[in-house]
Amino acid sequence: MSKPPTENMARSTKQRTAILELLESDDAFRSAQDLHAILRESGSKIGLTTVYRTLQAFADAGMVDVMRLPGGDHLYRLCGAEEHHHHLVCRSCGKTVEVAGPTVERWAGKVAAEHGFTDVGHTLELHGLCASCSK
Amino acid sequence: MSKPPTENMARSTKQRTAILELLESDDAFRSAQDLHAILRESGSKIGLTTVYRTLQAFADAGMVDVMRLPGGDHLYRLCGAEEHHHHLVCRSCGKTVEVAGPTVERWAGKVAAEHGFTDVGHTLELHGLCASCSK
DNA sequence: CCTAGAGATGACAATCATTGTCAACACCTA
DNA sequence: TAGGTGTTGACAATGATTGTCATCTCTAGG
Ligand SMILES: [Zn+2]
Ligand SMILES: [Zn+2]
Ligand SMILES: [Zn+2]
Ligand SMILES: [Zn+2]
Repeated sequence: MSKPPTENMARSTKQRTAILELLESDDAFRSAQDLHAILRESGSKIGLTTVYRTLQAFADAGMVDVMRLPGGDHLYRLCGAEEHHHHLVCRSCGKTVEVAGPTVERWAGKVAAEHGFTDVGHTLELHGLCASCSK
Repeated sequence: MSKPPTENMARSTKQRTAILELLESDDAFRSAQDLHAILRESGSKIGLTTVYRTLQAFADAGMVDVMRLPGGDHLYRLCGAEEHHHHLVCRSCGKTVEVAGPTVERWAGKVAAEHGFTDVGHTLELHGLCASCSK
């Protein structure tokens, strides 16, 4: 069902390593363009296209979480848990907490069944102000 | 808090009437481009820009629901209820059911509080196959 | 340690939904 | 009915993402 982590990622390259290390050092969701800019500033000659492709590959492999801004842009973040989960994101500083939603999962299933729907999936994001940004 | 339904909509024009009637006759979510194409096919000379602007105005006024496709496109649908609700959409035929999620709202508030977050909002969509499309 | 060739890269062009512009137009009220 | 103001629509501009393709580089073999 889930793809092997290395599908479409046959080789290990310095570009992929750089992106991965950058992701590991960052807690918040970042756009491909942001990551590209950061890498260039630190001396890398990596291309924007490569950043896009690599992040997509990481996402396909389940290595990163993807979320979409209201504007439609893709944001990426290193994903620890392999299990299904959702995100509580600070809209000010980007701090993100991964949360499981058993209650929601159950509710979703019930609602779907009540209306005769099958094969139901869902998208869910929480966004607010974290403790420090609240002050 | 919520804006008056007519803000940014001072006048009544045949274009707005046409769009509204089209929305009233359709149960599923449609894109601005789809609606524009339909209107043109039925003889209207309405411009694409106008369709975009009008749908946005309707959305701002809370007259229509907006949802985003995975690809990022905006879809619009006439919205009956003024209250907060979510959607259960058939990914095959587009049939849509509006559902309230008191359970989810409560859960969201609790999770947010546990992590010290304030001013928390959320996005939630359910998508599956409706009864007829399931067969 | 070499080498071949599949994979990967990056500069650049192309896509495409959406937004910006602005002159011409059409509501609505006085 | 006339005017000014909100609206419209053709067209250009935007901007993130994707497509292209010649060049480069891993890495498995030899
Ligand atoms: Zn914060
Ligand atoms: Zn879930
Ligand atoms: Zn259906
Ligand atoms: Zn809700």
